[in-house]
Amino acid sequence: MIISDDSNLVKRNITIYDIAKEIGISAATVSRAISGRGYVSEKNKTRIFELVEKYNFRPNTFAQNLKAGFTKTIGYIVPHIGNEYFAKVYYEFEKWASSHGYMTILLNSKGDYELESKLLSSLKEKHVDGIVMMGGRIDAMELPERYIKEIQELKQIIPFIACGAKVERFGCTGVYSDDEKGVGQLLDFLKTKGYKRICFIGGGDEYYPSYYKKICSYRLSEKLNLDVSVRWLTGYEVFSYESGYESMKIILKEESYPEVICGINDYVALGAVNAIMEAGLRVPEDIAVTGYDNVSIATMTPVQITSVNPRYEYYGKKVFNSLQKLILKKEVHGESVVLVKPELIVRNSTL
Amino acid sequence: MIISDDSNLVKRNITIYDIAKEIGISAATVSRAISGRGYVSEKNKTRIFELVEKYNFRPNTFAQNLKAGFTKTIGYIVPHIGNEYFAKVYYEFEKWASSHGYMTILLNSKGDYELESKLLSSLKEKHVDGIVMMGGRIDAMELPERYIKEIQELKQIIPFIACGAKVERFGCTGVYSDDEKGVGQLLDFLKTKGYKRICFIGGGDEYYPSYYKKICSYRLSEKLNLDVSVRWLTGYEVFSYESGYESMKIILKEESYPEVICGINDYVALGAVNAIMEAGLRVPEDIAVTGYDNVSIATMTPVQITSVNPRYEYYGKKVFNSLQKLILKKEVHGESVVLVKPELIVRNSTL
DNA sequence: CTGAAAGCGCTTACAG
DNA sequence: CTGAAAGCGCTTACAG
Repeated sequence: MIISDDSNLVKRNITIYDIAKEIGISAATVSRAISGRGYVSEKNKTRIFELVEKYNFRPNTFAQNLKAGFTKTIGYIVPHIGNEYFAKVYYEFEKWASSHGYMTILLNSKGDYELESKLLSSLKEKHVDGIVMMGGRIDAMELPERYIKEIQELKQIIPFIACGAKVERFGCTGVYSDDEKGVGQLLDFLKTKGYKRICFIGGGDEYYPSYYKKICSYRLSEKLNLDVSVRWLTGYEVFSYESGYESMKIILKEESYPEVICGINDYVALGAVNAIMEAGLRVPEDIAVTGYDNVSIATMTPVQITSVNPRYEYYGKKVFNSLQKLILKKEVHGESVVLVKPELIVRNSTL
Repeated sequence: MIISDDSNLVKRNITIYDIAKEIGISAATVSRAISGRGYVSEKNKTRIFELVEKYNFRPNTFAQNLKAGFTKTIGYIVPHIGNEYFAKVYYEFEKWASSHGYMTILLNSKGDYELESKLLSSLKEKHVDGIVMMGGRIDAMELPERYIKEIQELKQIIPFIACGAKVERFGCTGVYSDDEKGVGQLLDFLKTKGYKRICFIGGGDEYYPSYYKKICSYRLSEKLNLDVSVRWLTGYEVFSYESGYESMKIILKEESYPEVICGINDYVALGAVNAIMEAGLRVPEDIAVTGYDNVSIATMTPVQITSVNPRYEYYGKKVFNSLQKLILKKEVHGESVVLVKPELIVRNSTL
């Protein structure tokens, strides 16, 4: 069924003045009634709300913003929202943001720092009340000075939250999953199960998160008396299924292999699982595998993957709360880092 | 290293007036220089741009909007951005939108129609230039009249694009993947390979997209002389991995089973693959499997899944183009439906 | 309880 | 080439 329009033209939006005029009162009174601030006689109130209803009137947020000096809009930059990790944090963030009256502009930087800069400055033009940045330059180990500086300058002007390991170098407030705890939980668990020879795969030293996990696992291995090694594969997109698959194939060709393969994330872990099964070996009986991030594919496999859950709901909430604190205080603190404690989820890819 | 702030307070944003005052000219001239419209002497131009540079000045978009009457902002509602299908279309859409100067507000409705209504009205308040809606009520077979009406009213006021099968009932412009063609390509291919007994799993008649695929496959089966059946499982979240897995288990218990299982999407297909392999059967030798949507997990499995690719890049672009057309024309057409032709991707889950 | 007026930051005919 | 002025739609002291 096709619904025909009254007219084919977009109607001009009606304003507070149109309503005032129709009733024969001032716009100020209408504004007071709608905002709920200030006195309005019951009689006028009902007449006003009748018309609001009739025209389905909504005050123009931009005009309000112009007066109020804030926009109730937040900018959120990720490399690629198709990455489930980013999507899950965003989802939780947005839930809080919109329930608090904020709209979130979601931007994809494709991991391109120049594009990131453009997006950042367009957010500044939009006068968003705050900015969240996850991944992209935040995660890069080596970074031209100007990219760091850009954020240092921006965060003086706009409340800014960076989500990534070691964001202290940007001098801004950070919220991130506590990788040290996550790796710790993982290794503690593996030790309990009697595993000793453990190998991390699928990361790269160019990226802070995987570099940091590596450092943590080395440090912990001494304490726990484990034999931890790290094997990053180059030439592939690290963090990918293929990276895990190919890394595993190489490892399987060697004379002896570790008891546990720890994928830097669940995609990598899944790649490893498939390579192991293809080789005619069993998970976890012959080789155990763990993932990280607890993304949906961790359970969509023949052997469900033990993983570390960042607790997305809490994480997203923390990001929003931290940002809102900056916004409300109208202050830029810029130093505190909030770490979100993850939880280990044991499944049957380990004994 | 911690970078200390000059001041701990957010600086007041400087305006066109501050710049004008510092040089000793009028704000009008500054505006003209920055917008590039109207004449400005070279001398003033350079002085103005020096200060723009110095203060990193960006005009307040909201003030511009208020004058211009548009916001260069688009609202985009999906049930859950963690769903890779939605994320992929959004990603492509956003690419085009932001390269054309539009910011996109991404909202998750969680499939809750009441929340959807709230989000819709908040977008209206924001005076977004256009709205895109994918999934949610758009996909529902049975829908209380008021939910349909709401969209019919909204699209008179704001350019509106609905993405879903059979959106004609909302009387608005639609952009959607051509499921008839997709199912057609799939069945044609299966026939070519000599398959005859085919079963669709993992959908539900409550959802237009799967209902429509069902209708199409029945219609085509007659033409192609195939034996097509449809087995929706209830009690599970349809469209999920579990739904595919459980459906397959039930089918495998029966005395004879089909030659091909067509999952309504790739998650369902993957569930079926795993159930088949668990039963000690081989894919595709014993049973072939196909998916739909060509999501990343289709290739992250031991047996890569033949799937139908909606061609996300083209799809997202089409959505943006259609919306932009509505915005620029300042007209509401509200009837045309653009179908995006998908492509079959053959992998080794079929012969 | 109400209205006139100023102001948020920008743009744009208009007059010079 | 430039500036004064009006206006986008709203809010909010202020005076009544």
